[in-house]
Amino acid sequence: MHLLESGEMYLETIWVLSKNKSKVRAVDISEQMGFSKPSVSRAIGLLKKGEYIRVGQDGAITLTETGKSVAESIYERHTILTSLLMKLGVDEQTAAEDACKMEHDISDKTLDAIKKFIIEK
Amino acid sequence: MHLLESGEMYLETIWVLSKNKSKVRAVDISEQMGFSKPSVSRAIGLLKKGEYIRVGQDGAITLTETGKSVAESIYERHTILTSLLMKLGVDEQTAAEDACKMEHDISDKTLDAIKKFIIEK
DNA sequence: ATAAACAGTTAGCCTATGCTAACTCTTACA
DNA sequence: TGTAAGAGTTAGCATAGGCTAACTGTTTAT
Repeated sequence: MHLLESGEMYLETIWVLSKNKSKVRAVDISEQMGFSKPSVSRAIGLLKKGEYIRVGQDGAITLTETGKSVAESIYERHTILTSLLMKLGVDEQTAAEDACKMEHDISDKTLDAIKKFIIEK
Repeated sequence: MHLLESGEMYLETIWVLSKNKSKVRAVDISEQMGFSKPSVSRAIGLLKKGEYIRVGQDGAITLTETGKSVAESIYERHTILTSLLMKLGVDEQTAAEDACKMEHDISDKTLDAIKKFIIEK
């Protein structure tokens, strides 16, 4: 199962939520992302089928190893891109918003180059 | 009519093609973008309805002022982003590929910040 | 214990945007 | 002049991913 941008966003959201919550449920994702419950329900079903997440009988959503690695990778891109933009003088909010879109687009090569730039400077 | 990423790509392609060709036709766009003729035909129809382009009786496609300004703006983003990535050490091909996706995502604020960085350095 | 609130799912709609098949229309040429 | 190539359009399919309405099932609280 190939992950598209929306799948990546769901995984990243689960990852971020699970840092602050002991239990992540579909409704939490729904509130966080601003999507309807049915939209989230379907997405959850697909991510489960793709073995990116597991859903407990109590509705607790947890990332599998694969899911976690995707989520961490996207989240890393997010923070690296936000740092880059802020280093270039963009305000934090705009940097985060733009990073949120760009994080799905950049290649590993570009990510590495940005990492080096941020460390060096 | 609100333009999405695909509309922006069509306009940018028309803009780039019209630099090298006296006449841009649907089939040229089709070849350039690798999309089928019907896909291009529909896109052209939508861009025409939105008054981003005009289509002559001979099939010649030209950008309206609005269309040109969108196309130039996207193309500028493309070149600025490519420059940025190459400055960070990314190879030209990868830089261009990544820029092609990012160009639709960045805010004006971010674009300005990148421009300044490129000029200064 | 029953009613309300909460969580999740199902069914089905909509838009965007790719596709193929098959059609029309024009132009070129043997 | 008739056939073929080239360009464009129409019809209709598929997928992705939003949505609402309405259902089910579980908790909570009076």
